[in-house]
Amino acid sequence: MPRTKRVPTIHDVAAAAGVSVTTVSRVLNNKDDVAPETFQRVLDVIHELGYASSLAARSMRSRRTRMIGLITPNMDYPFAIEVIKGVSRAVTDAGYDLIACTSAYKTESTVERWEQQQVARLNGTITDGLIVVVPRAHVFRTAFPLVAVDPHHRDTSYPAVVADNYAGARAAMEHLLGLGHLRIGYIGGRAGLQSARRRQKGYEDALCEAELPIDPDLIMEGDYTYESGRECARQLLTLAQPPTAIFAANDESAFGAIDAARALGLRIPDDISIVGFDNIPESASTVPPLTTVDQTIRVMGREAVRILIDLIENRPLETNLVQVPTSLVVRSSARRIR
Amino acid sequence: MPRTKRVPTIHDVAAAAGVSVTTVSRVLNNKDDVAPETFQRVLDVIHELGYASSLAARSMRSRRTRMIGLITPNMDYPFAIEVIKGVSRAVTDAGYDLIACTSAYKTESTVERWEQQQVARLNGTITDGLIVVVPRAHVFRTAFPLVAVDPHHRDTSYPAVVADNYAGARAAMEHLLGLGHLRIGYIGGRAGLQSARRRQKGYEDALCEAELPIDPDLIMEGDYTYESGRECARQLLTLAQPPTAIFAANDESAFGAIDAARALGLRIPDDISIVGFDNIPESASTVPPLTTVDQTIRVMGREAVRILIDLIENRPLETNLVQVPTSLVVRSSARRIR
DNA sequence: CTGTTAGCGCCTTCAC
DNA sequence: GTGAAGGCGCTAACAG
Repeated sequence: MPRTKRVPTIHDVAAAAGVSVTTVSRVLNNKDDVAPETFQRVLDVIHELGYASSLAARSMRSRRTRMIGLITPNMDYPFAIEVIKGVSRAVTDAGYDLIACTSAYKTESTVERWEQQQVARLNGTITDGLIVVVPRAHVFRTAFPLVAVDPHHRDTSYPAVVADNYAGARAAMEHLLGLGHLRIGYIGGRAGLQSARRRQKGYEDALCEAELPIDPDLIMEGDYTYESGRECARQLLTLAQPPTAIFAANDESAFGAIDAARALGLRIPDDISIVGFDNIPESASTVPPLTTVDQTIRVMGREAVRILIDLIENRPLETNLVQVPTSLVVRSSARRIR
Repeated sequence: MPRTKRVPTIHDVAAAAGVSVTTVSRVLNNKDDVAPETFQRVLDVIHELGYASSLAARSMRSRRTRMIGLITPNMDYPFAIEVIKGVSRAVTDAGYDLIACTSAYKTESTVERWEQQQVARLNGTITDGLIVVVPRAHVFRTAFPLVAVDPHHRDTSYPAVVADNYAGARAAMEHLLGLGHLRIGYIGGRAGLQSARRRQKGYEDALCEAELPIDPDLIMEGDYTYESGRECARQLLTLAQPPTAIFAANDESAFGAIDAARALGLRIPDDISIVGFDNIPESASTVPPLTTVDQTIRVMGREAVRILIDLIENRPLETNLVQVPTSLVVRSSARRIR
């Protein structure tokens, strides 16, 4: 790349068109009080120079930028990707621009501060509103619209979009119970996590309703990772009385559980049934394809955008918590007990 | 959201810490000429207020932002998503921040101008360098580093990362030829597209080398979409002498071709073999799983970042065009001819 | 209809 | 070691 060419500013355009910067600004913002002829001349110069107003400078002065920001600690994991897909489409459909941000320089212990910093950096200057994916913080200090997707906590000061975790877990359990399973293991997420708690409640209530005991030995606390899924499953399957089915509270840990079962020489679903939660794209292509709960992550992204734009455009919010319905996707990782 | 709280500025921090904004700025940028005690006090206030310097304001003044931008017309299609995954990881590993941007307001006829505008908007202010995904333009007017992933054209003024399209197509064809197919249909992308041209060349050269004729009836120009794949396949399969195999130049059109074959009552791979190109995640979970050419899109993203950072940090570039190798992934959509 | 003026929040000289 | 002043590129009053 030649690094010589200076990128043209509004001054260059003004000079070339023989008008003041104000006039150029008016053209840029489609104000109607410019003579058609002047308007066209400025437009021509803009095209000729390949000029576009600097996002930074523009953001500093104008209250509205028509940009929506998305913050995620990482764009390399399935949940975030699915949210981004949904958000991307909804944002452009609404005529806004999207800027999705990640950054380095954060550790497990500093995420909350990192989240707040990202919010402060963007909101009110670059973006008109923000979507935060799986935020840890209860509260964000910002004067501008902000919506969360699947926050860690339940009582947040900001509006949030979540899956109907409870109903999804119930559906998964009813599927397993319907297949005749009586001893069903559970691999959860960290207890601090709202989604994990709701899913576990679904697990327990389903057992209660079926008048089955809740056996603490069958309930493992993992952390939604592949590794924790594998380790928890290993423990469950080596119990004196192992379960005949496992409900893992997310797909990644279900994959780990599948791995652990295999390592113990168990066939899936013949020897052990496994059901997940999330329906990430990968779950369709594992062997066997995973029966799981679809939480339509894209829809969550779309809903977040809808709420955010309502907020930005000052329309009243009907609710602070949108629950997106879940549905069971039956594939081949669970079968009727022999 | 309470929309009352103003987001704190450097002035608020300065006031609260009892120093000047200059001092706060020095702390923010880790300059060493601040008394340790002052430094700490300012830091404390920053945390307490949840302050972070506005990206817009900072971008306007400082030359380096440690942000890398990515521009794509859309984040809701598999190729872009895969690039983003690779880029995201590489960028954070390198200690930079990533901002990925899309916007509405562009049509088929205005993409080139749109691309240029995005570049002008970001580069040199918000971002230190830019990655453009599948750019149409030959040239970008920018004084700052820019790298393309899979550009439309071959001779670009900017460095680019591409897959080894030719070798990939050859591999796909040699697979089909090895399975005994003699009449192989081809569904390409638009002729203006560099990747489409290279893949078609691979198709033709493979036939030549096998001393098979190149039958124009068997060569269809599509546009890499599902619909065009379906339509092209329909035409191929209703030929007087239909092919026994189809090589589609990308996975999406291969999916369309599968659809068309089914609609005609053909079984895959028993009646017709189909091979794709891309190896997007979906291709593993179609029925049957698609035999395709893996162009390791993530690696392309990673390479783009590597080059870009070299450029940003003024290291010399060894080459202007990085070719990422491709490899055939054999699944179940192609079989030996009966 | 158009231009002049005054900042937005920050970083960079240059004083002290 | 610290602060005051100026300006980055742009938009929003206010004049004319």
